Amino acid sequence: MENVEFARLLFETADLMEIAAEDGFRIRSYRNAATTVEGYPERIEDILKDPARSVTEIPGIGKGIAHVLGEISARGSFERRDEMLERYPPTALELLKIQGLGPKSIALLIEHYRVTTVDDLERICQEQKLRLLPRMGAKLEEKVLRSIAGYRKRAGRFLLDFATRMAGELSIYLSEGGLVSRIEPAGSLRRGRETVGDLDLLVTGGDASQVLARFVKHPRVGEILGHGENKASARVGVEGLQVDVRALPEESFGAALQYFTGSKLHNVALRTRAIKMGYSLNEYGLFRTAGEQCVASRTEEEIYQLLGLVWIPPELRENQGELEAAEQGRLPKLIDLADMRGDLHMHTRESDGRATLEEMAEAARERGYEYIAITDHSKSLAMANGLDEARAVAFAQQVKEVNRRGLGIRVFSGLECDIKRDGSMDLTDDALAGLDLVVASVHSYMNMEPAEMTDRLLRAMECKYVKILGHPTGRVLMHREPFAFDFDRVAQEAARRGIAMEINASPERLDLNSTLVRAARARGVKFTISTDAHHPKHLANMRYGLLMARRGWLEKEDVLNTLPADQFLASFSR
DNA sequence: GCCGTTTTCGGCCCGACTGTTTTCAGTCG
Repeated sequence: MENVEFARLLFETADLMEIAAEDGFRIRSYRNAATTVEGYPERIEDILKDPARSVTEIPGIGKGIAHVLGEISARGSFERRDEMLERYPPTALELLKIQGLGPKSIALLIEHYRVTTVDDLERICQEQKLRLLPRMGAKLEEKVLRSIAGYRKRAGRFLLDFATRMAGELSIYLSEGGLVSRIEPAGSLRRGRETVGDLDLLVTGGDASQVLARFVKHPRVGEILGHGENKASARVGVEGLQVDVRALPEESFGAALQYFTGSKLHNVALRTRAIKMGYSLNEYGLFRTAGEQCVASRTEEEIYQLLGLVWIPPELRENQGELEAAEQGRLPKLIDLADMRGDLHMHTRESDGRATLEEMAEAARERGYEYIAITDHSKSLAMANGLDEARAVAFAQQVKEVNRRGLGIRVFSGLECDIKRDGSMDLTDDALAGLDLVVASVHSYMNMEPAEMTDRLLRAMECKYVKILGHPTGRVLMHREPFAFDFDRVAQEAARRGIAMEINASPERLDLNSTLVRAARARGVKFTISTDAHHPKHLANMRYGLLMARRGWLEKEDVLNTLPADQFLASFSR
């Protein structure tokens, strides 16, 4: 069993314990242990099997959780979880995802109305029965119905990093059989969309039936939705991601890759173009209409070329002007991961990160960066142990000393400073003045009226120490909508003042999205791409931020943290 | 349930909003 599985069972049980109103500190211990296990570099399973070792050597895991982990390893569950599942069905966990309802309300709903599914909940609200419960009213009913609509809209999609990992795992598994010469994920994953509905894996170079047979035997394959000669489809993992594996002959691999990468709109436009030029295009190749002769199919490049286009990077294939640009030879030279010289948004134990400044710096150095900025939270974020003025000043001093010692990487002293409700900064100018880099972000009062939120962000940019607007729309994928404000006005003001907009590379955020990146760029905005890492391993998420930038047509010149350190700092002098 | 330079018991983060109340529980970040 993998660490993420151990973690999932612990998280799930903690949620159920919360509904059961168990001791809050105990619940926290479960969550704490789950987080640790999830990110632990060694396999828990291996440690459990080693008689010379004990999982209690891991901080946050004591005798109790050690016993639980042993039980999970032995039989896939544990006593307290079984107890909880006897009291509450697993579907009750879904109710926690409805904003506005917490564990207490859910416990009441189960007790009074036997509500166990989101459908049940919706009915209770529509029948105006929620308001009959203590401390609940008509407004809550409305809010819950709105939340349910949002929840439904998101259902069935998966975060990009999850789908990427799944694609990687399955690709390795299928290659190990020695049955294939090439595996490529297609679809929205290849285009770098921030969420993915299902996963298309194209394989070639072997006996198709053997490859498909190996796929459906994968230990994490659940329900098999179809298994034919050239395609097998199944739900994989407890999450139930639908994966389609298509086996293809080598000679039509390029055509299939083009076809299954999409997007649908890009393909329609491309096929229309083909028809006008006397061709027809499908997943098997590009054909001369007269005579049905196949003229290109092996690679994407030759297909685009015969259609009078240079090859179009998958990230641009959204029918947003890329065909015209390709025809006129003015596709952007997209920014690449190798262009990145630094990461400018990350946290340490000083606030809510999980590693020290030195550990983060070391991990960044290993990634080949020239510089980083440490940007812990400011005091308003009390739950994250945010820095007040005195700590911010002391921290800047600490960074100076660290740089003097030399870590093989330059460290900028920074802060992710909260933008307060009125648009003022959480810390005084005096404290901010001593820092190299201030990222200003909104973490509270996210449901303001659009005009009010716009004013708030405009005022935040009046602070002369603010250099970057962090995760500008505040969205959390599949959880929270971006907050409403006049993006165009804010982007114009950012451009005018020389304040960069962040592309937050955290897979849960990916904020800005590609549409807003393009809109902001059109206004003359410069960008930074940063991971918002809370752990050294999160630095690897830079690739997802790059995908957003590429989908937003950005080139190296648009992104400030591609510059050498001194030029980077100079780019902010205003 | 975990932890310990306050060390085997007793503390563990907490402020603020919302909608419901008539002084506050539940939710959120």
